Amino acid sequence: MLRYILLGLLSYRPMSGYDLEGQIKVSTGNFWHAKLSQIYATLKRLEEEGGVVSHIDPQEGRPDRRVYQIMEAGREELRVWLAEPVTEHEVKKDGLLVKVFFHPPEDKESLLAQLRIQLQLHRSKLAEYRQESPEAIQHMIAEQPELASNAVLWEATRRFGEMYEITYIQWLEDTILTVENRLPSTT
Amino acid sequence: MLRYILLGLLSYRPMSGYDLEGQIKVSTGNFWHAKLSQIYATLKRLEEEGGVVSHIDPQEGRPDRRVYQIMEAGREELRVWLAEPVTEHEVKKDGLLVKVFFHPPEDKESLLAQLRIQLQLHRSKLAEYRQESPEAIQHMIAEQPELASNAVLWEATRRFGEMYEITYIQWLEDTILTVENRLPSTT
DNA sequence: TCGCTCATGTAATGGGTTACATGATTCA
DNA sequence: TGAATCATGTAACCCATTACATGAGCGA
Repeated sequence: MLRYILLGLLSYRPMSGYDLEGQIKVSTGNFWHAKLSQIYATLKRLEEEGGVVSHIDPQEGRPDRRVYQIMEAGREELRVWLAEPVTEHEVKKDGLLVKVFFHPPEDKESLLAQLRIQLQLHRSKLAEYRQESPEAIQHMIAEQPELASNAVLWEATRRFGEMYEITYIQWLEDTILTVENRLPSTT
Repeated sequence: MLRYILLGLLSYRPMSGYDLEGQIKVSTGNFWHAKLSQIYATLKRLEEEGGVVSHIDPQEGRPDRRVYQIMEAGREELRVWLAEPVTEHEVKKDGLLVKVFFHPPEDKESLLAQLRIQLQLHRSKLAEYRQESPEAIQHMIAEQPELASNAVLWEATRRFGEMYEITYIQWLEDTILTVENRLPSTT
């Protein structure tokens, strides 16, 4: 999957591995991310397979950059992948739900403490979707105005994140109430 | 993670690898699942480490079963893990959002077709959360009435799935309208 | 007769994380 | 002075999927 994200971002403009990590953070980062080590390894494989080429961009006072550029073979691979529909329901793994499922019902306070931590995390994530994400989209358009029509779809993925967090927060609030009222008190 | 799910299920009662696969399907399957091969491998490691023990249960006309039982060391490991709060925001990877993000904006119909397929998938998943999942919970309580107070938490995770699917469907409907109206028509 | 359920496992491969290794510049 | 940013990569490991291997019983 990372492979296609790299091809997708390189289809906008040439970039180094380091640049790509930064771009992922402000674009697909909310629904797919990767560590630098994996990005470098995937770029290497992509170049061996002919989807991209790289050249060294010498710099002074800091390490040389290896800048990657997409090739026609890479564009074609991306096009084919994007055209393939997803026909299976994707399971979203969620470690917190595993903890909730198996939590000992008599240990009410420990569970409430965990749900309250989650509430904070998801509230700040929601704020991020409302503040930073729209700015990031504006920034990308400002840098490459020719991508303005892509922004409608970028915005759709941002909106997904926002809706998801609203739902998650709602669920946490509901579940906190349920646990407070429906689980036996040990005190 | 699978490790803790296996410990969690075995804390209810002894089971074989095959049984565990079936249990996962009707319990944590909506937010964490695993293939049989991984279950067998993980049980083997768990036994080597002393969290569980197995014994062979001979059968006629069909293969012998290897039934696993949780040990005190396994219960303790589970207890410790459940008590550790999750303090980082977990990124839910979603391949469909990657496809939406990078979809060529001029290829409107291909995108709409994909979104409509997703709408079907998520609607039938929602129906499942409303019909099969409550039945599965009732079935587990009927088999082990002593777990009735755990069911409050099982129900909370089911409710999460239901809310998630409602949100996903809402987003798909919104996005279909947006794509129809806000992307250029090629016809 | 074909496919499903029951039942166990191993081997190869792929995807991803953590740790290791290096080092200059810049800002608080 | 210490942390963050810029910049690249390798190696070891862990988690998970796919493919392989076996085989009886049962219902459509």
